[in-house]
Amino acid sequence: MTIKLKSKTATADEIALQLTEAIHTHRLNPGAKLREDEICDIFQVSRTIVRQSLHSLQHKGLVTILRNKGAFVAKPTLKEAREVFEARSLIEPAMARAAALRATPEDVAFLEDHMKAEKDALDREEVGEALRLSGDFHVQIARIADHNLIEALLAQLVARSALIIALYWRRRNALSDSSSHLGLVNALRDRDADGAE
Amino acid sequence: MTIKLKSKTATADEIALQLTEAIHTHRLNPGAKLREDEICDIFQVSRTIVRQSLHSLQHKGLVTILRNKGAFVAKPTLKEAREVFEARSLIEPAMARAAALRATPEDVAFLEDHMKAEKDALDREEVGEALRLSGDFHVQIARIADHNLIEALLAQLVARSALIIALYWRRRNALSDSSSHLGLVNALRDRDADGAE
DNA sequence: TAGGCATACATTGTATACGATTTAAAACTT
DNA sequence: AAGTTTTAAATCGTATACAATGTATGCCTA
Repeated sequence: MTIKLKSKTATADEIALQLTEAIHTHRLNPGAKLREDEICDIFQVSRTIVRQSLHSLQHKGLVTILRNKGAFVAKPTLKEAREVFEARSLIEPAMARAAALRATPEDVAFLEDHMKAEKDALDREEVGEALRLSGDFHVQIARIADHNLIEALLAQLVARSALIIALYWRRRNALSDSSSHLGLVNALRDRDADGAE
Repeated sequence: MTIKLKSKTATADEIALQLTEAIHTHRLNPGAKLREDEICDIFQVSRTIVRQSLHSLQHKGLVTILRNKGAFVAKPTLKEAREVFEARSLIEPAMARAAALRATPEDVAFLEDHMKAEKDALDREEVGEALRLSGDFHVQIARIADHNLIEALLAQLVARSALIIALYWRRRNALSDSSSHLGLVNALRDRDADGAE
């Protein structure tokens, strides 16, 4: 039996992921134009695939497509930014509560590792990575709560939050909530639903 | 100046809308295959457009696409169904509260009309239409709360709920919550945030 | 020289063509 | 006749080609 090599050409999902990463790390800033041909050259695929990934990112709220104009990294308005964080503050406490009722010792250990990685990234001045981990923390809570739908939703909101921070927060103290993460992990260990929430 | 006629060929969004409607009215049942060529013939467009709409519906959770197999009307599992309703029960009370603080007399009148239309549809035995209106009611609450993000999210969840009802609820008493709608409208009129929630 | 028009270029939108995979059917073997 | 392999049809995935739209440049006019 011959070994099937992974196709050398990138898939739409892979491209979307790379673009997402570039947005997270601010290598692509809000409002930046995403020309199709350019992305085609970079990933060596046809425009068909590139368009798929751009549409996918549009659905996720990271990209805005203007008909006959092109795709741009989304530039959330202040109102949209508020809505994102309001939605998160609506959902995350409930997920914390649900997670507290289900968290296994392995889950708690995982979160502790996660927080450590976040702290390390911060110590190494890797702000982008620290920010990513900080956001991912809440997604992991939803995963522990075993709520796939909200997990996916939170992943979207967290991704958008990164965009919003890039736009409106020029200061570095975006990671000031590490202590609240710690408190949450402790509450999860103790199965303290109210405390988690 | 010549009058620009609306192009005769349907757009991807229009097709997605029609398919959504067909799913809502159970003309397309969960698990039904959506062959691309067939939809091309119906709407007289190329596969390019049809694929766009199918991918769009996939993102909204109404369609499942299996690589090299095709697109199918989504068939939510029991767990997914629970998650949809849990998410709604998490979001809708908060929206009701927010709406209560902002509802104008016009909004209240609009909702009363909306409820009347729902009741009329029910009287005429148009179960599908009544169901659609009943779901749309909650979307309208989010609109009144002036929360675009959650409005879009609820629209998705409501659409999926219709699918779930088609799958798991064979009985007709799905519309039993009309009295709770009435109570909510009254609370909105009185600016009673706690009551609305 | 500023403004407006016309032309040429760049970019996106849609349709078609080709290749890959799956599905169904037919022929073969035991 | 049941099961298996072979062959053909149907369907999907991707690339390419063409059309429509938007953008920029240069020219003309006032």
